[in-house]
Amino acid sequence: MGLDKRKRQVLYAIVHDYIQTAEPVGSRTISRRYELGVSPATIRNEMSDLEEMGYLEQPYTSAGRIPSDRGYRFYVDFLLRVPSLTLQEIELMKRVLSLRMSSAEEIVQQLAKLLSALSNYTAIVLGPSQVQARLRQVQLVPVSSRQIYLVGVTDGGLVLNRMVEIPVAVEVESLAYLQQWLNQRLAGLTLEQIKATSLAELQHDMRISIDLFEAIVNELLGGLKQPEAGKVYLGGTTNILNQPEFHDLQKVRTILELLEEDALVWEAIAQVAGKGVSVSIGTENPLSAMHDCSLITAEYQLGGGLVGHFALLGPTRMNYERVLALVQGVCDTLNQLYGM
Amino acid sequence: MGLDKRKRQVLYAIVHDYIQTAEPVGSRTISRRYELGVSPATIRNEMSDLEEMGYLEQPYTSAGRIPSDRGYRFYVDFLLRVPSLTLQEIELMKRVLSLRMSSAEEIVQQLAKLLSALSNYTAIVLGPSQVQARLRQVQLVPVSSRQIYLVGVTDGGLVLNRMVEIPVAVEVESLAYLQQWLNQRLAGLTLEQIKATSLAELQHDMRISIDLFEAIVNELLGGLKQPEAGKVYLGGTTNILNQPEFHDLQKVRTILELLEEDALVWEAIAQVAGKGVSVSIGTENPLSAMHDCSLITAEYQLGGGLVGHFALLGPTRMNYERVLALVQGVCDTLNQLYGM
DNA sequence: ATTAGCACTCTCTAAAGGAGAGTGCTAACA
DNA sequence: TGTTAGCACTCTCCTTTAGAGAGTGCTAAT
Repeated sequence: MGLDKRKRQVLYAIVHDYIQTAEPVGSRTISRRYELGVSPATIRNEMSDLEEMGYLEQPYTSAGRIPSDRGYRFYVDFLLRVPSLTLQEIELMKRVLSLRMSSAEEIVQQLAKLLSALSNYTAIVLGPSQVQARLRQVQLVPVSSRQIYLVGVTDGGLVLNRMVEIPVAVEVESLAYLQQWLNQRLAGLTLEQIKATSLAELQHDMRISIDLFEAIVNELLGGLKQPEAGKVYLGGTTNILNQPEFHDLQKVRTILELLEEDALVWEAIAQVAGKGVSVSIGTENPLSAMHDCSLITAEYQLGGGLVGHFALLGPTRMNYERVLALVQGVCDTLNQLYGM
Repeated sequence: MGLDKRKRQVLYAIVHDYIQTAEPVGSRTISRRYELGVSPATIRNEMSDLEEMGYLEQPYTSAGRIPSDRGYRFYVDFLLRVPSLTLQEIELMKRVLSLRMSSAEEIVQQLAKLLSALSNYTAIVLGPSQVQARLRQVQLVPVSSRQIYLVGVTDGGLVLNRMVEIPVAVEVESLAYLQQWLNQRLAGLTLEQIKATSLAELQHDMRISIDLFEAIVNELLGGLKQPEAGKVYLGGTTNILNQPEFHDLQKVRTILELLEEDALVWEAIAQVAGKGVSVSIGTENPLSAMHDCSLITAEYQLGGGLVGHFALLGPTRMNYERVLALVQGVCDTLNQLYGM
């Protein structure tokens, strides 16, 4: 990326200005607002170069320039300076996220609200996957003769529950036995390991091996294996309406309809999310409905092996500096609260 | 409501036409499309009368007429004719709502999707209140030394769960005792009755009355008393974007922001909802954000004492005939599937 | 009581004109 | 050679204007 210092300055100025004003940036504006020590004409030349190199675009002939996706990419990778959060904001995060809540679900819901409120963008939180969590205990609650409510408690003190339909009726005593047996076999394993466990292995040293039990265990095991299937939590959906680029109803519809499709959203985020924080700009996004948007994704950890992803969704013209600071702050806070 | 036959016909024609076209209706249009056997001039006179009586409005001088809230009200109360659903639609309802699902939550979620898909409006379903349900069994699952996961199973086979924080640590054996004791005291009561139960009553014949236990029981009881707090399920939120009256971004924002506030939505619906089906038109709605909207609410029953409300939200110009047919159909279907 | 005829009102759309912002080019300058 | 001032040109956006269209209310005739 051979951009000399002044080109970088100009690019930074344009991206920075455009992020705030949402209006194409002209050479005069830059020379007025940013102290580059050169005249508008010089800046014009630089801009012309930057456009040719693909970092800028012109909405129409003889308008100011706006950053292209590539321009944003360079900005994000090399130019931006992440500010620090205020103490109040950090306090707020700690307060809101601190575990006075009953379940992971509630934390995650709070997280979505918090992120959207602080950023003014739309927050998306993918429910935690629990594959790394260790199962401490299983409890089987009889609901009807053919339904069992499965409650698992993980090492980290988080609860997962699921209704399991069994093929044949079972009595309460047998259930107690089953429960004990499952606990003996599975307690201490991570959910990942449990997923990999086959019935055959369990059966190996099963005392009684009645067919019915087999079927029931199979179902229960299935219940434990299922991932906390793709729940998606949204916060600040309406925030996109504040963005001038979404004053077009058609665009609003596109994105809101997308957000209604949990499965799609999950997919889209899972695809771009990496280990730490990552940024996906405009057409870098897999979904074409998101080609006008940027997605900042990050990994969160709730302790006890609970790991998931969250994201902030905004226009490509989103305030990356601010958002990255926020995301980092939230990750830090969560780590501090629930970290090893 | 002294409206002679022709005035009723004219009013019906105008409402009916406006619901379909969203354009002010003129006298010529009526005489062309509806066979009233009179000339436009006559209709004009009737319209003038109807306007004076408050059933119609003119968006501006010399435009066609549109119904006022009062006009819609009269239409809904006296004029409309609810059509019947097609067999396919009824089949679809049965299929989608039939209980192959594990929990009430899932049924309710399906219900929201179904309603919005069939009506093209926004569906709101309030989670079932369980006050009428009888508690069959309580199970206490230890999570940490100070946290207990409370699982209740109701008569109807539905599960409610909640994390309870207790003031002092308690051992597993004591927990087992507590559980047994709670079951003895509370099983068979409706949640409503449990809510009305005070600790003092329970304590009355409590064998051991150690202070600690007292505190713990208090918390657990509190957990059971909490209502399955106002969960709101939405379907087809973006459907309002299809309505021409919501081509104005400001209005869209107002209503979408409202829909993000579960508590407000719950309140608004609970206020207008009655025993059966009820219609709340425009300014009849308690929330001013809904003054451009109508709300069709109805009660649903999932069996086992589970009762709740659902609603369809659309512009005041919504297709009442269609929507009422749908709502009735859904109620019937649910009754058929889960009825006493 | 109903209807035809007609002038009038109001909105909506398209076209036209002008202001404003910004560019690219050229020529001068350090 | 890089930088800058000057200037003509382009394009959008806003406002104004004019005309078409739809619908009304009134009057007079049936």
